Amino acid sequence: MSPAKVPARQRLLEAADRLFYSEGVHTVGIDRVIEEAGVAKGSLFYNFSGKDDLIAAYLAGRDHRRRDRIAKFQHGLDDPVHKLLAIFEALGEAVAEPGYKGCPFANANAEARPGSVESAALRTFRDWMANAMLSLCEDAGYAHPGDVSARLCLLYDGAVAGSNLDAQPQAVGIAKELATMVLETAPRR
Amino acid sequence: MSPAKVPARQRLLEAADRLFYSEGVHTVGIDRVIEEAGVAKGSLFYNFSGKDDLIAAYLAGRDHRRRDRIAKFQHGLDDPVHKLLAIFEALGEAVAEPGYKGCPFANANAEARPGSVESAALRTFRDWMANAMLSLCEDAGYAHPGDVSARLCLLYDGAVAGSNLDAQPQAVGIAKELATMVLETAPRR
DNA sequence: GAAAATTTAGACAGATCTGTCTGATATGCT
DNA sequence: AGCATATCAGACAGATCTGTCTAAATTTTC
Repeated sequence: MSPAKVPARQRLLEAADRLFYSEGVHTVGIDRVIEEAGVAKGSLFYNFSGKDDLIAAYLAGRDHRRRDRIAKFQHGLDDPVHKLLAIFEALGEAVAEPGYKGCPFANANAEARPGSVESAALRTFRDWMANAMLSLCEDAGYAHPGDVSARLCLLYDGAVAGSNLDAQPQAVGIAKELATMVLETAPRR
Repeated sequence: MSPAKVPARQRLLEAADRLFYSEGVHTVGIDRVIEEAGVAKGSLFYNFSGKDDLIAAYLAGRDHRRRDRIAKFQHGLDDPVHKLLAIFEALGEAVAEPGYKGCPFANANAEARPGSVESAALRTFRDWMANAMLSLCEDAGYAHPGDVSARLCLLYDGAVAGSNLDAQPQAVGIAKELATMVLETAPRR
């Protein structure tokens, strides 16, 4: 029967995702990861070039899943304003998951050396998000799309921080409400 | 003559402040701190019980200076609404300093174990800030002071994140502008 | 079924980090 | 002067962490 044997690489990624996100990429050593994954140490270095590579893969997975989640909430919507608000709804789903600990990229970057894989992953995600918001604001026909998207980004970040640092359950709702106000009052071309 | 010999404890705190803030409390070892401070290793353990104690002292200093800075910007103001906005002006001064890297408490906490000195310091500061904003909102006579202060806190956090993660120089200005809007439109008792 | 790819268990090297200890020396107080 | 306090320089112990290596077993692929 053998219950569908999961490859070592996947088990490592799942364990790394749990441990790195909940306790930090620095505080968790590879010994804990391989123990949680139930995998031999050699398999880690067979599948990844080292711990940095595993960290990069963990962050890439987070990046991918976050984009997927946002796409899911935007699916079927036409109005760019609705698509912008859907980003906040996606965040609402994320912070409601048990063990939410804030932005994995910001957390990993908080104690990372410049030029590390952590800071590269942070840049990738932040730039993608800023760009996504900006082009939706352009599509919506705002007179100053950069100003509007900067406000939305600030509200998004504030909601992440409040949900994480204060376990404030209303934070996302507040951010979405303020975002709605911004989107309704900003001048259009 | 001897140029006013600075005690080892103070030099250690100054070096720890620079290194811990710019590179992280985990990534910087005590050897780097004592080297930067120009102090013998024994002096560190003579003045502090261990690295955790040094970290706690570093965070306590940051806490103290932040409260001082806010008090400085609030000095002479009577109107609680002006005092609330002064918090954002204080943040504007902080993010303009070279080497700004975001909230030292959030950064240190990002990779800290629960129950650590880092998370205790984070809680102390967050609770103080939330309380300060709340009581000012009460003084201002808002019908729902908790709602108003939650919005201001979110804007504050968003400005910190944008200034740090994106080096967005306008973030604090945007937050203050949105805070003004919140304070002007919120219903008063 | 043979060859290639993957996984295992664990010992080991090498680096790093916190903290201790010793013994000499500086400084400050009275 | 004398005594407690503070500092210095550096060796050392003990823990931890990343990464390597070996040799065998298992799984996949063709």
